[in-house]
Amino acid sequence: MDYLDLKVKFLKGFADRTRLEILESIKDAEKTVLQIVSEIHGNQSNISQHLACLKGCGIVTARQEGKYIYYSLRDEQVRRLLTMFDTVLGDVEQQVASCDKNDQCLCGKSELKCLTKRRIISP
Amino acid sequence: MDYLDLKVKFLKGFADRTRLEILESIKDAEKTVLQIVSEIHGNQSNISQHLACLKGCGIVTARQEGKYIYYSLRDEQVRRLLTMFDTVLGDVEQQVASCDKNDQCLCGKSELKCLTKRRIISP
DNA sequence: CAAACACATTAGTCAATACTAATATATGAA
DNA sequence: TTCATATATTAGTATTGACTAATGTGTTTG
Repeated sequence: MDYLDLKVKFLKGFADRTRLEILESIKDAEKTVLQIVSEIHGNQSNISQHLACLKGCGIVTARQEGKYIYYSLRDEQVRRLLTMFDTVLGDVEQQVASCDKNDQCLCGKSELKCLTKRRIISP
Repeated sequence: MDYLDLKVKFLKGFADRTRLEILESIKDAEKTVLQIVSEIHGNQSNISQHLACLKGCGIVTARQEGKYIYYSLRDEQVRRLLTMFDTVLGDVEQQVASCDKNDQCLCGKSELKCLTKRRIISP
């Protein structure tokens, strides 16, 4: 696994709604799995899997205390990165939101492909 | 599409090897599609699709000049973000690289699931 | 206008990934 | 030791996303 693969892996760690919700939830204080589960919608198995992912990507760390496992952001760098996402998004928001003709790749593709298809069927 | 969806979309824009290669390629100077295609491995269609994605995610911008279209990073913020990825990765590199037991989700899952399955079949 | 070039789009396929449900593991308490 | 609680893991399924090949669009040039 070369550096680029690593970078992709790290970035994919952030690129999911559930994981962003988890990060939001533990941004200011460490939480146990069940605390996270109850704060955001999720089911325990699903959240647990996402936490494993986040940990594997180096985004969060886990600390065991008795039967509880507390998850928190890995470090200040990660926190700063999360903050920076919001900063940059402020700029980009308009443009990204109005991107409603992108198909292919992830940029809202499937949702829009649906629309497209519907339009084809009944124009 | 709410703010979180937007954020996910934006971040997914970065979370792909080919797109990172494209970004690397245009980091310091705008390039045409064919220039990018020849610099990195890719085929024209594929690169074109990734460029559409990057544009739709607000990561790059395009400027037409005659029959050429020049792509470049959207702005300084995006450039700074790219730089920051590398900074943070420096810290995380060791941990992410050694994450070789994560299955599920994206963290290198499939590759490793293979290993796991092979191990199960012939231990 | 026709040919050549630069790029975008479409359709189809395959691989990657998120989710659910069920089960396993580990820890603390009765 | 047994039960309950907290979390992890597995397996299976459905969705999403990347890639290729073919075709379409727009722009310049002869």
